[in-house]
Amino acid sequence: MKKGRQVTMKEIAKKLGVSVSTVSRALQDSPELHPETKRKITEAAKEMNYRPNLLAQSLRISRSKTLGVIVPEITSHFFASCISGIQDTAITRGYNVMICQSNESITQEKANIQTLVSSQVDGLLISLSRETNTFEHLHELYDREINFVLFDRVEEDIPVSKVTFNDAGGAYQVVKHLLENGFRRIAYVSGPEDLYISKKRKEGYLRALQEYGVEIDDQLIQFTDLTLGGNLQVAQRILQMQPRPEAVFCMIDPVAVDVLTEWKKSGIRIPEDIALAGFTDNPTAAVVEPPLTTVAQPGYEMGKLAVSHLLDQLDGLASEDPVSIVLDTTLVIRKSSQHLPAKN
Amino acid sequence: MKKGRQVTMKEIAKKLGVSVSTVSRALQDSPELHPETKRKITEAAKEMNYRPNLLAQSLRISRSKTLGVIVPEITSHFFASCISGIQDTAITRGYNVMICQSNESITQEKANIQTLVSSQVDGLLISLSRETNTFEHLHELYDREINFVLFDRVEEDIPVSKVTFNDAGGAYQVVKHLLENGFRRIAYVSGPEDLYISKKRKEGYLRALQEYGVEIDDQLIQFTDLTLGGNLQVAQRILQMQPRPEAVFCMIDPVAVDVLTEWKKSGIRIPEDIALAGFTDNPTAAVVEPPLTTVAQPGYEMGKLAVSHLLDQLDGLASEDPVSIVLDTTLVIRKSSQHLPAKN
DNA sequence: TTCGTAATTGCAGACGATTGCAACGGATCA
DNA sequence: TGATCCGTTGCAATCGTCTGCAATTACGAA
Repeated sequence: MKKGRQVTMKEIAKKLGVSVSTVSRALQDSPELHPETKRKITEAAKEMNYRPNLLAQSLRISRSKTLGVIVPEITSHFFASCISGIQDTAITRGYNVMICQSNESITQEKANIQTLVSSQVDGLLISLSRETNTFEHLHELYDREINFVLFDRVEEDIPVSKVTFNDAGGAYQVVKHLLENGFRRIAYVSGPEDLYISKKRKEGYLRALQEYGVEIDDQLIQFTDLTLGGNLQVAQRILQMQPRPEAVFCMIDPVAVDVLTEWKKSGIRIPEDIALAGFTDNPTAAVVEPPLTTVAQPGYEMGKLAVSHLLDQLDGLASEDPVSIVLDTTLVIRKSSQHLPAKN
Repeated sequence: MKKGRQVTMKEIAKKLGVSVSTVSRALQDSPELHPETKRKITEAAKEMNYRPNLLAQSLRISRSKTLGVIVPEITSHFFASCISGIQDTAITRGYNVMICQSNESITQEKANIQTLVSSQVDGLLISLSRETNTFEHLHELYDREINFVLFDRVEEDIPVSKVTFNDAGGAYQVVKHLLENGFRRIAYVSGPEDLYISKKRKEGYLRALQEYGVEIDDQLIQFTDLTLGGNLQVAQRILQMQPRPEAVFCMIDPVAVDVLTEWKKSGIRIPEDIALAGFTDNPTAAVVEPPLTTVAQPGYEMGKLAVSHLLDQLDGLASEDPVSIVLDTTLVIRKSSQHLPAKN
């Protein structure tokens, strides 16, 4: 190593007394070069440990071979799984990934978009923050003809491809399961009302109830701001309801886990006194006592699919028209929702 | 938008009939420009939604303002926390982050390094894979004078800065806690022997025993390959030991959770029949039944510290000499380790 | 011997932004 | 009137890589 960091073509060229363009062609295995020259150059390149400068290449071809990802928070197991799927797939297709987290803030989300666009990513994968209820920043991306795909937390009115779970279907599955187990008075603990998943899962909840001829009781739909405090309040509120619900379906597992913990402190037995179910199948769901019935949504698969679609678009393998990919969820039945003695 | 993606200085220059260099100077608020010209240019830039091309800037100044991060797996809550800390800190200091996962494979780890170096990252933050037991690739990085910092899973013989937890200290804390609770026959469930943390935590385990005058029994040190199957085998092996250990300290929480689940299936009561403790303070540790005593290691803080140190190095704020930062862990006492009736 | 042709290689310009230096015009001063 | 200086702007080179085209060489054919 002389001084700087990386060996460049210029240095190889100087050492061998050829021009830079010859070096470039040799390293690309161009057929119009003399085999002997090519050999010498590739040998010298290996010996000098030459690595192409991706920055320069990107600048030249106006493609960075890098994708940007924005998720609400990396530490959520679900989003971490998505990222993992994105990463693995992107790498095998020759793309790098820059990851940002919005920390559930729309301001941060906008800033992340700016950064990634300035960094010349070839495309973006975005899952919206909880705060995001205006969408100009996405429309602007669209107007600037920047490729992006929305996943999980999407906004339906943007004409781009989206990958989501069948949230309504998943909620329907789990509520139907509760109904089949004989529960009738079933509460739904929702997150903030304008969240995409709050709405979708409520749809499924309502559909299942209707199908079973159970009358909708608005009092049975409770809201939490998804903080620990909010979750505990809801837990207490439900206990005090008259008559008390027989089963509760929480919009996401963390809420269910908080509720479960709080109830256990109050001496409530699950599922004997109240049955409980969640959504997401977080790792915690399997290990709480009793294990939590929930709806599994494979994040890794979602990430894979979202990035595959984006790359197909970029590489011209997919049609320009936006598509909406909907992934199926899987009902995971555990003890927390079983009428005892259990049917199976 | 005409055709391409981004507005460039050239387009602003053409529109206003000035040269590109003038545009450049205007956007840098250079004092040697006519105020009126400057105004016109900044106005046009805003109107045309100009964003500097970071790729071009990076190429010019030979600094990408991007860092590379390599972790064994993103979906681990601990590493996700590290990444979160790294990300947040890097952004506030004007750096972007590219994240890769080695999936615990040394081959992948080497490939990640290559990719990131080719991408001209200004520095690297690396946590080694489980498989990594040779270190030429790190020595090569060092020889090429590429800045990097190791964190959590480190190799001590590389002369670069490292950020670790006081693993031996944490293990000492928890084993001492078990000893104070009256347990004497304490087993240690270790991961593969050549892992850094396996060794360090064993050190702490042994030190605590010695301090309390408890004789070391090699049979009490059991190994798992950290797979579910391996963990369950160890769980059974411990139950069959004669005499049976009174308490078990598992190297990481996931092992402890698997062991706990398996024991509960066998009708073993925790902590009445055997006490149990883990290490890491994963989210699952708090919600299992009984809640798991463990050692908390703040990943977010570790990420923050590691990246701060790397950036200080890059910006010339830190000395060139490698330092070793050791973070303290916190003992988290929960029910799984309490002698009943509990002292407190 | 001369011309044509193919095989090799180099030159120069481009990607987008930055910057030292030169150039230009106008104004001031002698 | 001429010299000088300052304010303002443009030219050209640079970062590392790629590529269309031109240039060079050698070789065989006529």
